[in-house]
Amino acid sequence: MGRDGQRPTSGFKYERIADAIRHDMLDNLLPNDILPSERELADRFGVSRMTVRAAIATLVSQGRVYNIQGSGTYVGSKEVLTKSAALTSFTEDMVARGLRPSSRVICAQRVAATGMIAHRLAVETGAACTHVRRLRLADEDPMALENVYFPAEVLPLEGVRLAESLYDQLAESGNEAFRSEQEITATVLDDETAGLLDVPEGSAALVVTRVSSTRRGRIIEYARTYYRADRYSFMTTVERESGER
Amino acid sequence: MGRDGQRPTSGFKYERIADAIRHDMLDNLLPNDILPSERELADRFGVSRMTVRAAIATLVSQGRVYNIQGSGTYVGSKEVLTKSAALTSFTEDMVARGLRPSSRVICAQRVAATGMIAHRLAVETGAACTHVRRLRLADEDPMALENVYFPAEVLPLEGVRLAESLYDQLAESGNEAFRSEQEITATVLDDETAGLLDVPEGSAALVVTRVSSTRRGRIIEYARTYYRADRYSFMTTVERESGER
DNA sequence: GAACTGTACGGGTCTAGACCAGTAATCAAA
DNA sequence: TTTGATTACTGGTCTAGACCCGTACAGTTC
Repeated sequence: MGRDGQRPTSGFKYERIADAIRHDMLDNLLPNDILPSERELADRFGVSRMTVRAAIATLVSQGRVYNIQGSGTYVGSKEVLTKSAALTSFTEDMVARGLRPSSRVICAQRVAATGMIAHRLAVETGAACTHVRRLRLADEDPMALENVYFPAEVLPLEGVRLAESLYDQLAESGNEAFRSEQEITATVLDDETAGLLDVPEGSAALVVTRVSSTRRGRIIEYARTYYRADRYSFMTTVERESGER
Repeated sequence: MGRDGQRPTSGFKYERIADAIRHDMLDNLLPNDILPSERELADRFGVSRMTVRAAIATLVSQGRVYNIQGSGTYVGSKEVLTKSAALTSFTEDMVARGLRPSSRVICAQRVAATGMIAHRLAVETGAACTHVRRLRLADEDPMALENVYFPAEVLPLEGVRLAESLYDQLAESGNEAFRSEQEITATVLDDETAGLLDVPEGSAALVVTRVSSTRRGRIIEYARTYYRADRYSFMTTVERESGER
């Protein structure tokens, strides 16, 4: 995942200040230590208090610090920095683990959307869509079996580089995935799938059904993926809601 | 402020404005419709633009609207309002589904923290902790087998109402769960567990390993739970990170 | 028609103040 | 010793401005 040396930290003051707090303070304090007050930080950095608050807000959203009104801002515990789940592709996931991702295409065709698929993609029954079935590999070992459907306007079959990251190609055509709703359940693999994934028949697998959409809410993908349970697990972070709903 | 058919909507202006936008505008617009500009809303509500932005920020975090710089603020799609996963207890989950949750306690004892448990609870090896093993039922049907460990200072065995929500009892003693990190994987159930869950041997199950902590980062729970895959699935919403990490 | 170029107007950032509301320590009174 | 009030200090909200930068559309040029 994106750790790094330094970047110029794009020009915004609150980003530079967030970085400064991370490097100069958080790295030298223990969890639950208190930070200087917002007013003092504003003074120290020579900016307005609202700018300091914007910087702290980003740190709060990353779980690095937490606020208690009337008391102060405190260093968060290290554990939560293992980090909440962001939307990542299989490709990104594997690279983050230091593995080399690849794909073996099993089939790729233009199909008419049937009931379930049309419903999930929010297109009309019979609408053209692209279906891709791929085995996802990490360092040449099978990790997952993927079944993806796209509306044909979003990703036509022609011109798709099937063995590469489809998310990247979606982004190139202006349909960057922004949000996914996932349903995670488990199953016992049947013969065929177990064979493809190179595990014994009757092994357990995670089944992830995912609907992804762009920032504008356009649905771009419906996918059903079987992950080898011995190789893959999902990390999620959930927080209690603060506001009303 | 003489509103009446409404709830008082705690006193903050930005909360009242968020409510007003929800009820007066979002309910009467379609997804991807554009909202009035921030400057116009500020005018209309007679507040500063920053206050309108605070109101819109809450709506953005709820997925009700989205911003595009240079263009405007738009109504989000209805689907995402099914809502991202918040931290909920088994008890809350079942109630939300209209089922009656209950528990059958299998064992409850004070134990010394061993390596893995001590590590996850961030206590010293040998420290006293409470171990509870319960079968969780919905309308009297087994749904999950739960193994929970608490530091003894957080929840001593004496005085615990084992058949009720342990989260509630944690909250009563000032240790409200705020954040959980979960690892979700799958397994094939062994004889004993399958028997307890009343499913055939060799059935699939979701395995959720969870570490919960308070707002202040104090770890209060380590749990490993087996959910019947035929009855339970996890819904999660993930978004692409906007800022750097 | 296609390609450029202004130019409103949109959200994003920022300021230098103000007051509100919760916390915690101090200190006096019971 | 305990209780309660005072008070200084914290983050939370809010204002009325400012400039920055991206978007989209109208008008012009090729």
